[in-house]
Amino acid sequence: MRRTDTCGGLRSSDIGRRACLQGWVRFSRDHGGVAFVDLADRYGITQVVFDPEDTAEADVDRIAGVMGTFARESAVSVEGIVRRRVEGTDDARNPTGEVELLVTDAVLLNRSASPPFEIGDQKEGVLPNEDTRMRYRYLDLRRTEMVGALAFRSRVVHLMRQYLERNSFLEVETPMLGRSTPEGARDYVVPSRRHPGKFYALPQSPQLFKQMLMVGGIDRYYQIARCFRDEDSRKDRQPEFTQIDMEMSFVDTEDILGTVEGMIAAVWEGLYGTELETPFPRIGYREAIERFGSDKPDMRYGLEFVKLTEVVRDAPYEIFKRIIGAGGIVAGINLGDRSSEVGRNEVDRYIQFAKDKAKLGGLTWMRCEDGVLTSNIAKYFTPGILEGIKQALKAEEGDLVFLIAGPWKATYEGGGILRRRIAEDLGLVPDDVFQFSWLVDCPMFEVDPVSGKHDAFHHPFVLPEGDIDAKDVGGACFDICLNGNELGSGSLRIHDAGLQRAVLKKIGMSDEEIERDFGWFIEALGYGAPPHGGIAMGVDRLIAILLGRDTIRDVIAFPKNKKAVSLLDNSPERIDDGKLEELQLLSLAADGLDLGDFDIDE
RNA sequence: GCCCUGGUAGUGUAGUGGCCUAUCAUGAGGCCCUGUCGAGGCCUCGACACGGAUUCGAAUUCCGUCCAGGGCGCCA
Repeated sequence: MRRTDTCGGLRSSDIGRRACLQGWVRFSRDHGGVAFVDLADRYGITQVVFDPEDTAEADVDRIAGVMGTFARESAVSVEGIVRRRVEGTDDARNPTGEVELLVTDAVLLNRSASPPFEIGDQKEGVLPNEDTRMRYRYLDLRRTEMVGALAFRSRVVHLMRQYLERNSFLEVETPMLGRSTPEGARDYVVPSRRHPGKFYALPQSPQLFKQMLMVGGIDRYYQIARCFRDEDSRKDRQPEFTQIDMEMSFVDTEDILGTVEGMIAAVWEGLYGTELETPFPRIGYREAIERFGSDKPDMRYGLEFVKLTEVVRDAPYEIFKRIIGAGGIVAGINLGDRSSEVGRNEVDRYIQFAKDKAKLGGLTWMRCEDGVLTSNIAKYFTPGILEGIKQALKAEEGDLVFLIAGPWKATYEGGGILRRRIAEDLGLVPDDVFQFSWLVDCPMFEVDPVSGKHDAFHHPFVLPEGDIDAKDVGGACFDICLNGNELGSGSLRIHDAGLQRAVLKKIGMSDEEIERDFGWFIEALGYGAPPHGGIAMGVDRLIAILLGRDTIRDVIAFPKNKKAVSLLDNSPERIDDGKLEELQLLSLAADGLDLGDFDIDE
């Protein structure tokens, strides 16, 4: 018997013909005579029925015997006639629910052990702990939700490729075995047998290689690129993850943003058949921080901050005076018509949250009552200043406002955490809105307030917009955000060798280090590197957000857990001494290793 | 490295010092059942993560370890 149809394919138009289905036994129901099997594969579920009254007498015992061996989740093959279900037993929830397959022959292909958790879709779906799902990921993948996520992901990536190919992009694979670079995340490292003591590093991103492709004249490149970063994971961060990586020559920022918007709109059209509004809103870095308290602003709801520093500058309130005197800011947020839902107890909870989770020094609140702002500290403000705050925040009767104060960045970012919390508590965050946006006008460097050390705000290959020695020099870089998540970032790149050297020097590298780590790269720029730029976006994150999943693990077939362990194959694992020997490696982490006088610090 | 939350049959849970040789559901095994679809009925099986402490008595309190998740740091 060979499969003629999938378990999701049969319809009433197939009634009367023979079919052979192969799949997994999801549920079975034996009524003591007539027996049903819900046969499942990734396409759907079809009801298979064994009915002794409609079965040739010679076959009854044999088929009944075989079907008796159909344990849950076993792989089976059934052959039979497609027939209409008896009157009144259609299943409207199932696309195949008008028909059933009357068995004329059945074979057990491979019996399944009892599954460790429920695989079928159930009304009150109870999923096991995630580690159980991970250990038996191949069973977890049989679940409709997981199949759906993988299919959706495949579709998205396919649509991206279609768009990019249509627009003259070339997909080029870049090496997995490369050179460890000093900046950035920790590398995953691969020892070289042929060069004992030397190591490759797995790419954190194909950054340098895609720039080399531009030098090489591949003026439009893309890749579904696997990237590796040996850092602690989060629900949206895995040690290995996938980016849609792009790079273009002879372009300006608008070309890149427009291309990405076109690509995402094309994906949207293919996915949902609707038009996605482009261009996406653009917001400057400073403005994003000051309005939304985040460099990845969630614009699906209001609750924006308003700067109050000037309004309260002369208020005789010691805390604000001290903060403003030290160059800090004061800003406010108005809960507006939802204010009545936040009572005094909730206010106290937010004050606690602000201190504990948002790392704010404190949180000031005021409520608009009888036309004036009142609170426990209102007495420290003059009526004129209170009126100024009220007007700046557009506070109306009953409105609750929160005031935050402190150093510019930390305070706004803390406020952003608070803002999100309030929005979630008040149910202001719509889960069916997908708001893309661009964050632009970022600084080139981030200066450590203590050491004065310069760090690249994005990375040191971003084209500076001006004199790199000037204070607050900008970089030609941009982030794409979706619903408060950073999806990816891109930039125009430096294509001048001298400038590249100068930027690397600015972030603290010596001439020797620059030569050793990036000499080859800078040399390449010297051979007519074209002006170029590009972007990389996290595919896992995009898919997870679009599907409303809480973690990217749910859209990755075989993810690793929080400790970067694969519960399925139990990696990482020690390797044989023989292999270590061949690589001329010595493991200091091995059990019971006698280090003798060997000092590991030297 | 740090902080928080959790760990009870295969799975999901109840359980706040004695009502616990631990609840319920699901599952698995057995029997019954000819139109169900998470079929149903009856019976059976099966668990307190590990180590220590407190106590007359610990699933329950405390300490440590391990495991899982969320977060901080980290992630140019």
